[in-house]
Amino acid sequence: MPEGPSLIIVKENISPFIGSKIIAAKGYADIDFSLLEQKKITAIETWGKHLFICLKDINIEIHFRMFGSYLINERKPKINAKLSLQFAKEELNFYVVDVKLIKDVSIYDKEADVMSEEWNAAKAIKKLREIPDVKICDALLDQQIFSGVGNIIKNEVLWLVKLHPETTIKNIPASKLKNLIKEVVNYSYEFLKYKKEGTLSKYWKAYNQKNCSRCKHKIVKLYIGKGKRATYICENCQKLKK
DNA sequence: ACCCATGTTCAGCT
DNA sequence: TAGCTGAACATGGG
Repeated sequence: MPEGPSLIIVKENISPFIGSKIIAAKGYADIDFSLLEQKKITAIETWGKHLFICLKDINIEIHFRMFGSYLINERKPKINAKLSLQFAKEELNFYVVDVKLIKDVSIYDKEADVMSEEWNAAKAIKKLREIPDVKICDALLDQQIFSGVGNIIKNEVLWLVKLHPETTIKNIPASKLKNLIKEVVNYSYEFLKYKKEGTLSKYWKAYNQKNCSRCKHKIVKLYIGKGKRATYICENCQKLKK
């Protein structure tokens, strides 16, 4: 479910609720549900992997983490909703998500969101240059720099630009870094397109793959970087250069 | 049945 | 104190 492009789909799917009034709000989220009741949804927004359901004076922030899901006018038979919004005739249910109420959505910098029209590539490069010793695999997952990028996008983009995940930022030439950032955004939109088609996994070049489609070399799976996340590389195409 | 996963935070340790 | 590790969250697919 996660990664930025998937959140764009969520936003599109629940946008028809803009203008609808919440009649009742319930669930096991640790929030004051009464703050949501009798309020109209004014906007649906996203920031990276975060979803915002905006109301007058208050916003619901939802993060799907690894296993989060949602249903429109349907309920899961076995598990309770963390948050359930009841409208006159419809309902919106969220499962296994983090829910928070926040006053102001603008604390999130849209210029750091790879799926935003306000995405600012120059700003991302500036942030990267400030952390020269950080490995690129970790920087790509840094939500303050690349909000919305997850482990799949990380793996695919590193393969596309033939960069070893453990390359430190200071060892990446300017032109390569620029290209990398371009590919992050480009692949994220490809991800969105494929996800909508239901064909995402068909287009993976590194993530979960056995062989490199460029050179036929074996793809290896490593657990590297700060979070020891699964990282797939072609050792032939993505050699570590100092 | 078992293992793994598109994520993140936090407790507890060195 | 900083940095690392593992747990926790809890579901679903292969």
